[in-house]
Amino acid sequence: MRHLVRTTKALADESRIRILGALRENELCVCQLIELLGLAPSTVSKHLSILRNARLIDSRKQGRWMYYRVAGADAPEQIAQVLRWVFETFEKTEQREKDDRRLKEILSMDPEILCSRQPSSNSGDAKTTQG
Amino acid sequence: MRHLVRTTKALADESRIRILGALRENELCVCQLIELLGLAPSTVSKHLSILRNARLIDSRKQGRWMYYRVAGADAPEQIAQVLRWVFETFEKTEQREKDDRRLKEILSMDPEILCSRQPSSNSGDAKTTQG
DNA sequence: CTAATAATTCGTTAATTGGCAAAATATAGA
DNA sequence: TCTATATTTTGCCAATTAACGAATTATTAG
Repeated sequence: MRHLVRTTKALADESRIRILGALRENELCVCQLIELLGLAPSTVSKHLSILRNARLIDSRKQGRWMYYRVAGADAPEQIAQVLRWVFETFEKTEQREKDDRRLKEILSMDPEILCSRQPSSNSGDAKTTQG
Repeated sequence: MRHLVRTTKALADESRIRILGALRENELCVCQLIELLGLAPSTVSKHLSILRNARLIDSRKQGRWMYYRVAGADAPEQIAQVLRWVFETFEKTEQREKDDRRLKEILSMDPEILCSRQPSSNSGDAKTTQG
């Protein structure tokens, strides 16, 4: 029961639904999600920890960046099932269209430029989800 | 999006999950749910209105009693899908076993006796959900 | 009509939650 | 080591929410 309620509470917030929608087809780093949602880094981080606690997303650390993705094949069927529902339902919303367009822009930028306009000494590596 | 969030918020509460679980196989009146949950009538009524606003349950008035049931065949597939998930997930919890046992007791009482220990002038009519 | 009663609405309170900024943590690069 | 920076944690405030009791509404019985 605790698990079930943790899951439903994690889903009971618009920003978190949008995060799941954005992660559906892309592994994203926190700064990309910050850009998409227009929220403070600490706020986005909190949302991500709630989603991760509910086992709805997984994370992977690479250097200074933290990459998040939707829970994969290792996730229990219970989680996979509710994720399918979320995706199918969110799919039909206007918000998802907006987020999709914005996400395309965000993905077309180099993450390094997006995150902090770092002087980009050599941008030839660590490409993530582009092309 | 508003619909989606209204649905997830409605599901983000233990009492409301338990109500859905109880209604899964029985149409119940408010006083039966009050007895099951051990909450104040006003609290249970509020939970029911939240579930109904989210279209997860339907209601039917019969005399002084209000009967609630899970949204049926007329419900959009989106609702049916998330209800299936809730039922399958709640099914496996201990809470559901407890509620199931308690519900059996509650259903074995006359609703009239349950609701207010009415002196039962003639209890020979208005039987509802009793074999 | 009047009394009784099932349920809902209203008003209040305590707990939870979402938001931000600032501090802390962890990593990369000089 | 020291600086820069991506993320998380902490502390605080405002908004939301779950809970209750009291008042209200709707219905039945007399």
